[in-house]
Amino acid sequence: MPELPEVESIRLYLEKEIVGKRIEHFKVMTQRSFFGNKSSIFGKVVKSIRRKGKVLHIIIGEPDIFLSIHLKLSGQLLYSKDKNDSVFTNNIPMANSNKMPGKTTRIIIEFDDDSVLYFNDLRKFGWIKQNEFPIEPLGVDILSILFTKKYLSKCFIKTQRPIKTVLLDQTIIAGIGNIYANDSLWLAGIHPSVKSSTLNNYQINKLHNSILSIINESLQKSGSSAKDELYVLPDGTKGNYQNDFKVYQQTDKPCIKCNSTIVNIKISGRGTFFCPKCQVES
DNA sequence: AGGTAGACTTGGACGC
DNA sequence: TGCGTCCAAGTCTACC
Repeated sequence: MPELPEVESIRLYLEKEIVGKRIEHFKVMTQRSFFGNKSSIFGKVVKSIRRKGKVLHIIIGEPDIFLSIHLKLSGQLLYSKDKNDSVFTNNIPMANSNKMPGKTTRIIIEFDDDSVLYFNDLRKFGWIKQNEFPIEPLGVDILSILFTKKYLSKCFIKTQRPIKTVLLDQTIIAGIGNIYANDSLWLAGIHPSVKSSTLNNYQINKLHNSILSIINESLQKSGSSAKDELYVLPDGTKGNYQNDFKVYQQTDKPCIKCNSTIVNIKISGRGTFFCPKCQVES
């Protein structure tokens, strides 16, 4: 499930491959996956690739047009140098094949050098939105200089919701999903059910450091591609952070810090994993 | 108005 | 085997 490290890994890849290329065709295979006006896309040159939170922006111009992309649960962006022979070294998850386009291909963007970008999305929750401004979450991006301890402190005091739920709120912090919310809280030694407003300064500092540490660790490993997840880089290869999950999907396994058994509960309807010894609710 | 439950979608895992 | 039911995810909408 693409969160900040996965989307940023895709951004870094695409930045090297498609900036400067002209869009020749923009094919929408599944109508519900696209919002906006196709006609303003043809013939435009890719100027830059940006990201905020889990949303990726392909900026084309002139004047600036934003193709904002949200992969939601099952989106994939796959890049091939040859639109007529798009073969990948790995089998693409859920496509049951290493050739594109596939049955989950929703949108195809073809460039002037015959290279191509496929937007795949099994569950059709994801989208590409064309607009004159970026469609993106309100919250502060974790890799932004605005993501400070002070900012967290200001946000956390305002709400009685469980801290885990607040971490997932994209209007506050942009980029954290279920994997990194769970693992960050584990590293900070904070119980996911703790009410946000009750965290003390020491805990907020620790959580701030933990979020940055976990996000950067995953980014270095090009994100995570767990067994039941569809995330791959644009060349079809997997990320590596799934081999280093701290508590996420580690139910009944020993905590790597204290050997206690990792527990799985639900908070606000979402699967939540934690170590009952390292993360005490007090 | 703050907070939460439900809807959306799909394949896989599970129980009978 | 084969059916039905439940589950996971992120975000938006609806409602208390």
